[in-house]
Amino acid sequence: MEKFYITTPIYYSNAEPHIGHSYPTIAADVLARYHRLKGEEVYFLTGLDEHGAKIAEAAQKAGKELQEFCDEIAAKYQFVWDELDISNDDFIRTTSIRHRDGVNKLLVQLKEVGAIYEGEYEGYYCQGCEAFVTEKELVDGLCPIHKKKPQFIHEKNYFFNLKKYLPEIEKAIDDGSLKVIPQIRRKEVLGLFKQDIPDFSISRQSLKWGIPLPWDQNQVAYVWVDALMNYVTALGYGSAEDINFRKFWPAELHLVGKEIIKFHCIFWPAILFAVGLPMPKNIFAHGWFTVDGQKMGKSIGNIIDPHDLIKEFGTDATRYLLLSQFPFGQDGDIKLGNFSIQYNSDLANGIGNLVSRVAAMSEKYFEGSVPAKNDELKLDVSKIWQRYDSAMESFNVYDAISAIKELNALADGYVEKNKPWQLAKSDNVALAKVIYNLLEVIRNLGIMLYPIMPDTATKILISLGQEDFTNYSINDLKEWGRLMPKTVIKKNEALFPRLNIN
RNA sequence: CGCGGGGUAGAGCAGUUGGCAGCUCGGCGGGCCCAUAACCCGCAGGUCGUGGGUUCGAGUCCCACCCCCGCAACCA
Repeated sequence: MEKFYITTPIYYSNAEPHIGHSYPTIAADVLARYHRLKGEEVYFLTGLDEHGAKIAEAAQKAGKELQEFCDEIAAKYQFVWDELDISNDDFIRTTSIRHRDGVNKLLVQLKEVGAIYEGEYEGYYCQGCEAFVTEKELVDGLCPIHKKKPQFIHEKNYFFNLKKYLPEIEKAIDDGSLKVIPQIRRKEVLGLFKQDIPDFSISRQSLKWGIPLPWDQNQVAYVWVDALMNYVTALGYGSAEDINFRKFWPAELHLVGKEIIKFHCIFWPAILFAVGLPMPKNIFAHGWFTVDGQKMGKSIGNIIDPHDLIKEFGTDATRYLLLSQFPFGQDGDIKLGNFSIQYNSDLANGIGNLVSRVAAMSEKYFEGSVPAKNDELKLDVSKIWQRYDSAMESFNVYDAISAIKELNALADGYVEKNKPWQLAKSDNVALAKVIYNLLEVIRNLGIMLYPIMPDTATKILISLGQEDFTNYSINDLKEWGRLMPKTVIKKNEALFPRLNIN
């Protein structure tokens, strides 16, 4: 059986989740559901990075114990994923025992293969921050947060011999055995190799909140090293129960934000390569939102909370609206005012209305019983399936949505062209043909919709008497003519009630 | 010379190897009446940031310039 291991970025748990986290998680969920529908064995991982100086700071600011602070954030994440109907198979936290064990194992291995050497880290250290600040961060030679003069200190550190592995990583990206997507990001990463990429420090002496190095308890692992390893520790790497690791590694896809490609496309593959593990197959960097032209951030106060969207539009529509704003992999602007407009045009007037009009006609003309089979739209629909599948295979959720819109438009156009309400008065055979084709389109639409809007899709398919659809693979489901004559159609409540916009 | 992204219709975006400027929403006009005042058709609206250049032909290639936005502080 085909395997599909997909991961979201490991989110930094220094604050509550917002739509910046929801976006890639929903996208990953769509891909995971699509691959499950294909009949593949899927492992979908998301999780939290809970170590490092910034989290220590955030906890202190909140007046909480570190672990307590992390527990609360983690609960909030899990709550949101639940609300968004995210079908993750696992939720890894870097403060968990299983993660710590896996990290220990990997660190020891890195040491054994000679990828780690002892060195000295020097820099400006701020007592207030309990962390190093870079020279650039200093304002008039003072720490910008604590307004104190940092000390220039040296500390013992362990370094990862990155330079030794760089040529292999560059080669892998260059020859496509490690695909970096989209193209723009690939070029960016390849560009990095032309600059100087220094070895990086894998430990911190001055920090307490982290995983102690197995061979030197005075040091904790650098937060990024610890965090990246989640992708294998979640599979049980290094433990006795590593069946998932053996089954699912290497990952088919690491979905990441564009700001962390260096860690994922260079550091992480190098670590894996050093200990002889295969590199992930694909790394996809998604773009960032601006909200009404401005970057989303606390100081601007324009952070969008997924709860607010869910409350206003519902779970499925929220998933749809976030993914349909701009092509996956690019940056794009979100105008909140447009969400309700788009909800009405795509969902209420589009999908919801189509399903409703076709169901109503079936009831009115055929007492809700599916008429005889016909193939008139078979070819058109199969072409749209090709576009849909190839979009999903290249992780392009946005294009898959476009294919769905096309199918919607095809059906609406078909209704106008054939005018069933006129055929009802004159030609019952032609009417039966039209209604059968429309019902089949709706059924296909339901299947295509399922990864994106699982609840809505299920409602549509149940109304067509297809409640058992999850028992079949997508290749069977998209076959034209599965809807059997005489099946009873039940009209739904409005799937997406129209919003009144002032 | 820090690195990178971008400037195409009122808004948000596509434009593959240079070959008649597209999509969605919104606006306007018409049609239809099965449907969630939904649907379908048509129209208007762009000197493709500016100035040069290459070419039979440039949004697309080259050069220069202007403007916006990210990366260093909150932050995916």
